[in-house]
Amino acid sequence: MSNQETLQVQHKNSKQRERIFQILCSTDSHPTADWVYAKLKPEIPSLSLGTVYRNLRILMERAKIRRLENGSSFDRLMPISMRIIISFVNCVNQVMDVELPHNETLNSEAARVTGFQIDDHRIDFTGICKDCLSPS
Amino acid sequence: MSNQETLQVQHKNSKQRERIFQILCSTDSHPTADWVYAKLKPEIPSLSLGTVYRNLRILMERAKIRRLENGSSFDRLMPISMRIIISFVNCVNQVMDVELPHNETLNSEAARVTGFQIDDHRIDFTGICKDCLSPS
DNA sequence: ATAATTGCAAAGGATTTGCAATGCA
DNA sequence: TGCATTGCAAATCCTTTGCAATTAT
Repeated sequence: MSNQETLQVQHKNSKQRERIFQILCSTDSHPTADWVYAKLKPEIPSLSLGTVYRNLRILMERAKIRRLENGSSFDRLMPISMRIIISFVNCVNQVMDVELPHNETLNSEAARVTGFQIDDHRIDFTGICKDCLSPS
Repeated sequence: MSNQETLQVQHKNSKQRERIFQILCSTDSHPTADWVYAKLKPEIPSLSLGTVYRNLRILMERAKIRRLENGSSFDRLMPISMRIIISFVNCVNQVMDVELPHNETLNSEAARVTGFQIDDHRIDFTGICKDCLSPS
């Protein structure tokens, strides 16, 4: 009936989860959980923040989205399909994507040095943005 | 008397802050705030966790230490002088340094693409460690 | 009917902060 | 003495969770 190893959980459709995922796919701003909640609240007035977090977790478990801890106090989210955007520049008041070509060499280098099987990487740059360099 | 731009704060010696910094310098395990607290508590029984956090913040402001958000719920800390160790492999149950030679090319690439002044970067690898690949 | 999902509110964990007491300069 | 620093506890912030009601299959 049920798998010996992993208890199979049946998935049910949920409007909330579906819309949360769609919203994450519709932006490349890597929004926070709270932003997703605020965005969806007018459309689904009954929506609660707990539901958003619960569904984000489910979407992560099902490998639909990725969560980034980027130094601010909020985690940021993006669909798993956004593969190229895995790099950031962090300035005091700006976070920006860096679209560098994916560098597979880094992965094999790290694999060699550590003995790990390396799946992916993410590069966080720190620096100063144009606005901070020359304030208007 | 005081600077127009930034109010000059005078630094006073504090045994607590001094020891916190020394402890961070004495290990390359990038410990958490709580670990630092536990390490120091026997030596300074009056020490409180709030003081640890306050001093970590001060040490960061004074560019003595760096804080890493590495995906776990704890931030991890290291002295600013540890420059080469800016890369990690994250597995489910292990965090490991990756001692890759510093790659300045990445910085200039990112600077070119973004227009930011790039100061530094950090690479987070994700993968599977040896223990997880072949459990004993 | 069964079990996943929801909303709500309360709990959780890491970090910050207000305040009176302490200690360095 | 003046003001940074401390310890304590309460507060804060983001996130998770327990539970009864709802909803999808």
